[in-house]
Amino acid sequence: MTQEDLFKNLIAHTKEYGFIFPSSEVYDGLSAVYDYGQLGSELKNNIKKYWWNAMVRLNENIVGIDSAIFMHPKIWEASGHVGAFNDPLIDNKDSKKRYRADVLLEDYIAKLEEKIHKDVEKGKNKFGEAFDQVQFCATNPNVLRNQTKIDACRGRMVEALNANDLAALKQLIIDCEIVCPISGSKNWTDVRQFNLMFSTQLGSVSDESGTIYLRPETAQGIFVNYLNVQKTGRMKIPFGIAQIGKAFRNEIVARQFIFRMREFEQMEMQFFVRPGEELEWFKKWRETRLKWHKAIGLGEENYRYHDHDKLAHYANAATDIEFNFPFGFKELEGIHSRTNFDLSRHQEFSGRKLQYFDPETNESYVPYVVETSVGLDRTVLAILSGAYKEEQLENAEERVVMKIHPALAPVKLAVLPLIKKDGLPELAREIMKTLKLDFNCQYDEKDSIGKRYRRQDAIGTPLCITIDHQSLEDNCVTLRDRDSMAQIRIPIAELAHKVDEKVSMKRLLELI
RNA sequence: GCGGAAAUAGCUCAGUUGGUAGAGCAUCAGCUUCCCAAGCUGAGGGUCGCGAGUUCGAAUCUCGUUUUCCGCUCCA
Repeated sequence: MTQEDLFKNLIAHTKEYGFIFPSSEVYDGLSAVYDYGQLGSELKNNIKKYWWNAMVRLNENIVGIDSAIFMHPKIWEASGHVGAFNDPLIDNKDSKKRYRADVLLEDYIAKLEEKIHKDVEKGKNKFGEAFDQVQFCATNPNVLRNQTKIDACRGRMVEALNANDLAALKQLIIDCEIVCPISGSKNWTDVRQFNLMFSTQLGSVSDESGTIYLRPETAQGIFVNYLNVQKTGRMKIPFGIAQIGKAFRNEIVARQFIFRMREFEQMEMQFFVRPGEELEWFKKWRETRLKWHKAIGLGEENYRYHDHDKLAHYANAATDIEFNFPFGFKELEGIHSRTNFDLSRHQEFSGRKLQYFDPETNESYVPYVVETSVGLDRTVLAILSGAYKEEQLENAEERVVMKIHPALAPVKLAVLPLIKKDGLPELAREIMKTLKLDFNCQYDEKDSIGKRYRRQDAIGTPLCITIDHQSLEDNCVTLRDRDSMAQIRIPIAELAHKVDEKVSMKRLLELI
């Protein structure tokens, strides 16, 4: 079976058993938006708990917050999102290629500059020692013409970009007679604006001043609370602030199931350090975070680092942790050394001092930041795709089993009376009653026992206990393991302990 | 956003030149069943993605539209 088929089967499986549904399905769905069903939300909650415990509970110097999705609009100016994510785009109708309008114009200017440069070189060769570049540029007609074009183009472009005048940008592209590098044609669409941020109105009256954005990342909620947390939590550098929450990006194309959604959830931690020590901490978190992923048990070979060569405007080091999804290795988590960019910018834009007085060095400084940012939905997808197995059994039968780590599995155990009479259901209910306080249990008495085992395999339940006639006499039940399908007989009194041993989150946390 | 393909029951699909919407599995109820699904009986569930048009009559033909998948494109 190809990876593609397997992925299709997985998507169908997650829908069929209640992990993930397309959003608003009765209204034909909503593009690139998905809902978590009864099992998906359990799984997601378990992942959150695993992350939160690993970050906040295991580290004395990391605390968690939960900031609002709505934030002051100036935050997105300070962070660079308003400037950097308003790209004017234009399509060539013949080649079907899309370009950034400003990049097309910059390329055009670069070409003209190249021409001037060539003319200057020619001049140098011609006049030798007597060559005066300033004089040459001021008199040579070719150079003058090109320079005039450059100045005009640049002037109009800056004006149009500042005024957000898309029609003027298009007119400029037409006037400059820019052709598509692929098709060579001038057959352009209108320039359109793609803003990656969703906006809405604060207050019931809509006017320009009330426009606010749904946050495109959770990080800024941490940065603007840096001072609050540091002061009230008496935090000493180095320390971290963690947060799990939703973020929103109006992607042009969002696809590949829950890999790229317009509404998604991040698990982020910003770690504040002394300037100059950031790369050391970057290295440390890079390793720690990979361990966290590998502990989930989807196979170490399915993870790899991808170090960035091209860095974002705020970073001085960046790595992705990639996972081998059914559609190839793709980013699961980003670890970025963000320098003091964010806090400095907020200091500048807010006029508040966002510094730390370091009692060890007697210095005040804006802390440097190392960020770890995992996609929660991507982690769900990694687990679902990594755990989904279509197994061939010895008796030539097939079973679909989700080998989700027991600590993360949505349902921890199923309680199954072998048959639904002779007092077996009653005893099963009694056992269920005590266990459901500690574990997410499912009770099932419908169909043959084998069928019920397969049903539990299909949703990744690590343990099943079966109550038979003998149980009524010796107070023992059968404990059946999902992965090995092996069965052992144990006293009812030992059940809670035995199950806890298997499904406890401790087993995961100890590996980090 | 562009190009290609698809959409019929929860799932997988059938449905003849246009003539009353079907199967298997799943679900539910009852029976059966002493440890790895698909034994018996019965039941529920579909305005065939949605909207127009052609026609006496449309799941079927035409147009539009939505969603999904694949390939481009985009992705601090």
